[in-house]
Amino acid sequence: MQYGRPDGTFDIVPPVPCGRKEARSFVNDSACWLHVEGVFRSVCKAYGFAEIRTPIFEQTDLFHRAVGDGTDIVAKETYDLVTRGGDRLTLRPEGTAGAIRAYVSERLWIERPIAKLLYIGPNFRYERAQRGRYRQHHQAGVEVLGASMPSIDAEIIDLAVAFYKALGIVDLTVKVNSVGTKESRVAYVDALKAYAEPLLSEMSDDNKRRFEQNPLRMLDSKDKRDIALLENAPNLVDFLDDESAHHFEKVCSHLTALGIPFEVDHRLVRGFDYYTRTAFEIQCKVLGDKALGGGGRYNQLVEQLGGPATAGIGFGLGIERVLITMEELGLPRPGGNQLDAFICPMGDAARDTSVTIASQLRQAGLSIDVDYLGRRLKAMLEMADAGGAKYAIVIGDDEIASQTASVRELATQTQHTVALSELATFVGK
RNA sequence: GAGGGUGUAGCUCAUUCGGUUAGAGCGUCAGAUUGUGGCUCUGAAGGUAGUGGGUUCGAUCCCCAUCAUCCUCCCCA
Repeated sequence: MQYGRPDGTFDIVPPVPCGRKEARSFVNDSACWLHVEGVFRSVCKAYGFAEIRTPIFEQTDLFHRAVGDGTDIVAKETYDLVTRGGDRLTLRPEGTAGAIRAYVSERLWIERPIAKLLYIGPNFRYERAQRGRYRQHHQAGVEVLGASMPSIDAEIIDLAVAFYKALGIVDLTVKVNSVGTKESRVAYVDALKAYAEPLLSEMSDDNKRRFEQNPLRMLDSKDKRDIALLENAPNLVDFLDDESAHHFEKVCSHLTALGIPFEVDHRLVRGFDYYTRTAFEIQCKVLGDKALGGGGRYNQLVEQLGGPATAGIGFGLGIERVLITMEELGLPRPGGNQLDAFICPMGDAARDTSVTIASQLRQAGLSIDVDYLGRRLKAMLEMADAGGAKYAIVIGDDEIASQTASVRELATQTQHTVALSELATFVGK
């Protein structure tokens, strides 16, 4: 019996050896993941963020509270479980709720007035899998807790753009909007419904349903008739309270000052209920209308989850979508581990000796692999090459007798006889 | 949750209007070269044609089911 992967999951495995024609997709290549995660951490470090790690499951109620009961994600897309003890837990469907829960649990505001957190990890949503949409997907994100200045909103978007640029993804569209406060959103939804109601009979079935369930989503419809009918619909920004409107203006002017091209998208609404004021999304053509990442401000969430009134803003991105985008754009594949040397023992005596030699070189901090198959030298050299080794170290009876090794530099095909005692120095230089 | 496409070797794909023994390229392994790689040549291994059922003298091909996978919509990273 063989077992397949669960629906909507995938394996991340080592990259194929160098020099092979075929290569697996970036999403399945662990070297690609390490690269993206590494770049994310280093960009975040430049912006003063520190890493937080939280459980991949939380109490079910947390997500209902934070993300919103009415959202599809919580209403029907979570992985829920009941423990043997009767606790109701949910695999996290997004990153923010857990991070904020931890912020409150650990009382992080006591240590410093502003917390700048980054996280990387898996999220789970029970939905139909598609390219760029998985049941276990991975997000990297940041949260800033404790301040509400619009410059922070701009800085977060700047960080996001810097991250994509560091990976070589440059053809970005940054969309920003303000969803105001809960109160202004209620007023807007009323106005939107008043506008849409007389047109409803001409709209798609999906939009008729959205009209009842989630009116803001009507604006996202892909149906051409709906788009035309809603062209003159009222805009969210016109319903903003003065402070939110001012905040939004400042965010936009900061972005301009930072040289980040963006467009104001009055129709941008995000999937979670907790957003207030700034909402943004970053897209790349090759992903179509799927977002590369997005985020926004949530000035009530910390309080809602039992903490002190604390302003917050976050950004999250799907790592799979980043990898797909990099591959689509034809960006160079991030390299895997490169060996410093590959040891090619000839004969039993050399195989025994090479165990010790390999260990000594590794303790000297070098990356070393050895042939375990006892094949011909030609095959071993091919292995060395495939492993990306800089040197092949050939050891046979002659070398053992003279306490030396034949060290071949693979790129230049030059070879030196090196005393075993000098081997680490020679290979490491 | 709704609709559609595709399942043949590790990978990319042929083939057969239903007919004996299902092929190729790439990759793998071996040899030419008993200790010197990327090129070349020779050879080998690798398949219950996703699985189960049906129609048929005969099914990889036609039909049904099932599973897997991909795409679109819903929703969303």
